[in-house]
Amino acid sequence: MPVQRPARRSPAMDALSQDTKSRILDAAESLFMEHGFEATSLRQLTAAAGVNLAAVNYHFGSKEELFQAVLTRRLDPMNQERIALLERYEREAGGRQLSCEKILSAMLIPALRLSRDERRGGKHFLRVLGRAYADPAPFIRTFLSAQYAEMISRFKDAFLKALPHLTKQELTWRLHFVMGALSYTLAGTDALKLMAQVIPDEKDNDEVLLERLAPFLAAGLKAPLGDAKRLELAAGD
Amino acid sequence: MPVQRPARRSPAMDALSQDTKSRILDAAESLFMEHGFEATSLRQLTAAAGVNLAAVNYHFGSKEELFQAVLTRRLDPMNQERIALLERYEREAGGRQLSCEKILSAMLIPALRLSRDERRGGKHFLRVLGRAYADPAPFIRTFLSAQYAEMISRFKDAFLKALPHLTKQELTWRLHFVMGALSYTLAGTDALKLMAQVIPDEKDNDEVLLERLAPFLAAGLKAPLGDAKRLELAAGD
DNA sequence: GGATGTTTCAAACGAGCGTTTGAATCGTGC
DNA sequence: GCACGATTCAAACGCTCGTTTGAAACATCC
Repeated sequence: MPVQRPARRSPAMDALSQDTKSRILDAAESLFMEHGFEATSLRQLTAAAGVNLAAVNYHFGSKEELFQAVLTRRLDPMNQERIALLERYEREAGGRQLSCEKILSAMLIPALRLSRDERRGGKHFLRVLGRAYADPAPFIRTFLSAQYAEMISRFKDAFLKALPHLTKQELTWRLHFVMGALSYTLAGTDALKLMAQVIPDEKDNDEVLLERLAPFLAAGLKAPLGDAKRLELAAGD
Repeated sequence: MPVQRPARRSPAMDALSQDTKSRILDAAESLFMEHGFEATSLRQLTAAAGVNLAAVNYHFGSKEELFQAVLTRRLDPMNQERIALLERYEREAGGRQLSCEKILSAMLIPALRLSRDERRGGKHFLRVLGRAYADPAPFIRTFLSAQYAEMISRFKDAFLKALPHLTKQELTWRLHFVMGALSYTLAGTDALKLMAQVIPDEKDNDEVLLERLAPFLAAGLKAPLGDAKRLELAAGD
């Protein structure tokens, strides 16, 4: 019988296998973005990473655990950064109320920074994340819920104070919409082709994207409560 | 050699195979929603539909063509309905300018009607659609682009007149955000669990959803142009 | 420089995949 | 009641999948 799956790593491991692990993670990030989780095989993944086929199971345990590792590597730090930025804004504001835009910035800026940082996977990771939002696989859903729980609840409190005309429930909906627009736009430059008209040069697209998204979302969040019967269905046949 | 794949159907076919085809489409709609395209096998699909394994390839040609058929069956009529509704609003308004909310209604109401109609798959289909938006597979992307081209361009014209302060380019972005929020929210009641707080009873969830989404999106569309440097990245480390 | 534990490797495992086949069955018109 | 095309069916095809195996290679410390 061979060596057991490593329960905990020895001190000797890092220098060497760090490289293998990172290469797997990088290749996975890129291929999961390009083809999605199910459509990416471990054979093409390990070939792209230049490692042995068995390396994924050895280092991560399974393909699913690899996917979670791909997400955790970037998502956890990004969400921590979001919370830290929000808290810094609150500190800087002294007792004064933060504006809705400012709170929104604390959500968007860390994502924007990540998308600009080639060393951290740049656009690749955010596309993977956007896709993961829409994936029904339970191991993805429960994982994402856990990863987001703290960040979302922290921001919900902040928005609740900045938008006193909203009920807790209405805000939950609107934050849901915010996450939707955010993840969808981050998920796909390719999806942009849904719109016939292509977006011109404009320095870097991903930067411009979030700068345009921010006013849109801020206005949506600040919108007055709808009177719940604006949509008249009876109008039709 | 057996019968060739049917290039065009004979008149005799409908009464019998309509049933088989529909049962396949219904099962596919349901399973694609639950597990996604890649993760649904033809074996579980045909078993759920109560038809023979070979039936999918016989009636649709391939698994990919089945997926496109699942989308077309609902999406094409829905987009036609959107255009028709928009044109009716324009007729009813005489020469007067349509409000942003009214145009938005023409987009949302047909989706809402579909989601309420159990005979047309109800929520199932819209979840499949929401997932398809985020799928990178080329056969899905090109198919959706083609399906949406007419509808999007028609609505872009309408919004452009209703929102004269927006450039064509800015509007393209904002319509992109609208589609994002829409598809994301339609894609997943399950994804709602990303937010810690669950939404209470409130008659039917999918209805309420779009009624809350409408004011949010209208406000976003009407937002003044941002000054493109609201997000200060330098602020950090 | 032998012992020990970690990492890589080529090969194989069993299972499941989408698709194809050719015969059986069905429904209809003559 | 037979012929013929449309449809169903059980079986198989060839292939790829995620994972496991056990030996080889490597690093580290005494």
